[in-house]
Amino acid sequence: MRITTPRWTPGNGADRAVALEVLIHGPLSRSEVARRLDLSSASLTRLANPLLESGLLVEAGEQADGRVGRPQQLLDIVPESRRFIGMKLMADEVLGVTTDLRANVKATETRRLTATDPEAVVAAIAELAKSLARGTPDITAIGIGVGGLIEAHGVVRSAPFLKWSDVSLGQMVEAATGIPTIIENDLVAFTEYEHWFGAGRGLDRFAVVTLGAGIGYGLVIHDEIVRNDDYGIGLIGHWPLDPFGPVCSEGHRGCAKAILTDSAITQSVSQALGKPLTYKTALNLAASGEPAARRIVDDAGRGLGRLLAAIANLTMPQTVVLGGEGVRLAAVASEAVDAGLRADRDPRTAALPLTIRSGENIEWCRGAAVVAIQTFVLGHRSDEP
Amino acid sequence: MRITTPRWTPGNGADRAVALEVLIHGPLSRSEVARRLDLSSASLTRLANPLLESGLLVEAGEQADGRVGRPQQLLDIVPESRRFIGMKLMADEVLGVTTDLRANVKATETRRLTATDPEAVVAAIAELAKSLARGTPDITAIGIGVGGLIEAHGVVRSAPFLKWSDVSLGQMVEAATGIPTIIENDLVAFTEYEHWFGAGRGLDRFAVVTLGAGIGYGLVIHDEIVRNDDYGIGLIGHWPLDPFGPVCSEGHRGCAKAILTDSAITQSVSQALGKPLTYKTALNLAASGEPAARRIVDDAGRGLGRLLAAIANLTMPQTVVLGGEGVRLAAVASEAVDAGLRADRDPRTAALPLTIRSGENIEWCRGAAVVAIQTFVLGHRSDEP
DNA sequence: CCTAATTAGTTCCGACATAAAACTATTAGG
DNA sequence: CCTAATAGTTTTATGTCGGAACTAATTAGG
Repeated sequence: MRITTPRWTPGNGADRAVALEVLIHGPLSRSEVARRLDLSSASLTRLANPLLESGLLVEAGEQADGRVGRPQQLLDIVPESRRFIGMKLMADEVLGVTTDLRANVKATETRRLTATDPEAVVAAIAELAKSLARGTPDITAIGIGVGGLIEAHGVVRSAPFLKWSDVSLGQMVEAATGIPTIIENDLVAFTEYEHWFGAGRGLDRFAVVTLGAGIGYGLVIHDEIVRNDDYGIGLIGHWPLDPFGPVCSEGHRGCAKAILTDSAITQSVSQALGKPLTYKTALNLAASGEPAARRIVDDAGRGLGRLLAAIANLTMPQTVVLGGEGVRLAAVASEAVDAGLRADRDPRTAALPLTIRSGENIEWCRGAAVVAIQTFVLGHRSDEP
Repeated sequence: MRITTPRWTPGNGADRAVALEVLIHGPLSRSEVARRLDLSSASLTRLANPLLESGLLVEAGEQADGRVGRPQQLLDIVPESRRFIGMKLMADEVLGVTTDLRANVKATETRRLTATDPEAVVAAIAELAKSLARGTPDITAIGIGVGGLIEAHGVVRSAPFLKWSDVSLGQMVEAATGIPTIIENDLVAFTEYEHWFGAGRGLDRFAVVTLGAGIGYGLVIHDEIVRNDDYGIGLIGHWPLDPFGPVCSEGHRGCAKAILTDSAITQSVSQALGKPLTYKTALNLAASGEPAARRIVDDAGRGLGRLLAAIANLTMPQTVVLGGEGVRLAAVASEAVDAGLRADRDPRTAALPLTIRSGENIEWCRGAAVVAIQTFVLGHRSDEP
């Protein structure tokens, strides 16, 4: 039995477009929405009223700008009207959050995984979902981000970090929780958060790069995420960044994995200083000026800059968002990042604005929640067009 | 005074969508068009009839497949119903073609440029247009591809090869010829040909790389060309491809310009063999197995492969089209191209289909004609949304 | 304080595009 | 020849849209 996602708006298209515009672009007046959607003001009256009556939209005060004429009545959604769960599935734990319609995090919880077989993981997910659902209004949908190849209908084709292949995770979680569940690649989820509610909101083109155990990449062009069948394999992990850099486990010299990942940096600095260190300590040493750590971290920063230059040259993004648990590298080595970025770009090109995220793990969960929100709001699962 | 482009279809949107679908995707039955555009068969009857009456569409026979049921009546446009001119503006000559509505080339002519000041160039363009227009039906519009930064309204902001900046080329040509004229970046034009009538027809994502005096790059994602304000500067000319390669004029070691351009290859082979050669001879020597030429050309091929890998990794294209006057490199060094492509891609990714064009200069003109066709068919200039 | 100008939003109504339903047309296959 | 299947047309009802005329609420300026 398939648990179906409830639909947001009753209508066909235009009313949904109005609701979507207000959801994503915040409180907007009817006239502003009309302009954005290329509709008449008459149409906006017609479309907004049922949405107001249904309680999805509210009038949220007046626009207090000093222009002449009747002031605008701002329309806004009621973000609290719906709750979603977003989860990030990792090798040894599941992290979950509840959010509202705008992906604002309301609560956070985790469950450790004692085993990685699908049944045990689903049990942990269901328990976490049940616990998160306590004390909040009904959960509309669950989104789960998984690193790996995700197929339509919630099937995990391949997730090496769990040693999974062809697991119907979506169906299993729906069966265990009774709540509609969307499974999505973790980077797609992260990118969709930025797309709808983050640094990419309202932009036509942007890219996402995450640093951590691996190097992640996401791309939105023409206001739509770019993906192919290979998405989730790891497109840029073995990107060559430094012809004289260290060698990765698969024999690539100076590839992204060999110089940009947490473990690569930690290992290089530990080796240089002759003692085991954590990633955090390695970056602290570099920040405080320890020469060997500084050099290794700067090399990594330069590599990151060159990766960003490649992305900028080939995809022409309006901004790039940097995230992931290892993102502090971008701050500690920001000058090296800039240097690498400039080295591989034409000096006449416009500067590339960067947005640096905190690197906290709940950012992945928020992304997963956005995938659930999108499914609900758009009326169809993102993997089923 | 502004010369306006005539409009293709009288209607508002749906009829244009039908005409466009038939133009691009060849003869289609009403039912097929209805499926593609998500319309009812009733709507298709309604929409197709005026287009048939206006002479833009014709019924082009029946679909002779052995299925049960009434056979499909194929709709097709009459490509001969309109003529366009496409031109490629080069440093010392202008190359022009006439085409039909599907960008099939009907005639070709050139004019040498004796000077590069705008007035002299416009005079040559007008003369060429007049000559091309003789003996064909009325020209609907002219498209001109120019290497450099092109602004809206036919203004060439910067075209170094002519030493131009801020030239209102479109207006000048319209004034001289009386024919609506569209100015576009040459790579955008080349890419739009592939998009509508070439290897990218019907695809969601593809890239274009041209080899020659410079290295060109074009990208279509989600069925729309990707461009930003910097488009035309040369995004990938100084891309680093070989850390041990030769140095370009601006001091980059092993950049695309230093190893992939015609002149770089010609120069390297000439130097290695101690005698001046042409590009063609250099490639011939490599093809016939001359060791030094073979090595240089293979290095270039490997560099090209790595460039293609970068594009594939970051933009996930369904195919890449290779063109430009130096494109024979891709054929002569095809094994090296494959090797470079494999080296920088995850082995699990699907193979990247390549389309290799002939490299003739009229391919650029055909692209320029497509820009004119698009302006006419879509009812607005591509640079004026 | 009063009026004109301006902008926001509503109501009413006609224009038009759409699809559903019932129809005709043309084929394959028994 | 009859039936099923598919293509395409005609008729008609529905619903969405925007234009026009309206009300509402404000500022600017005398």
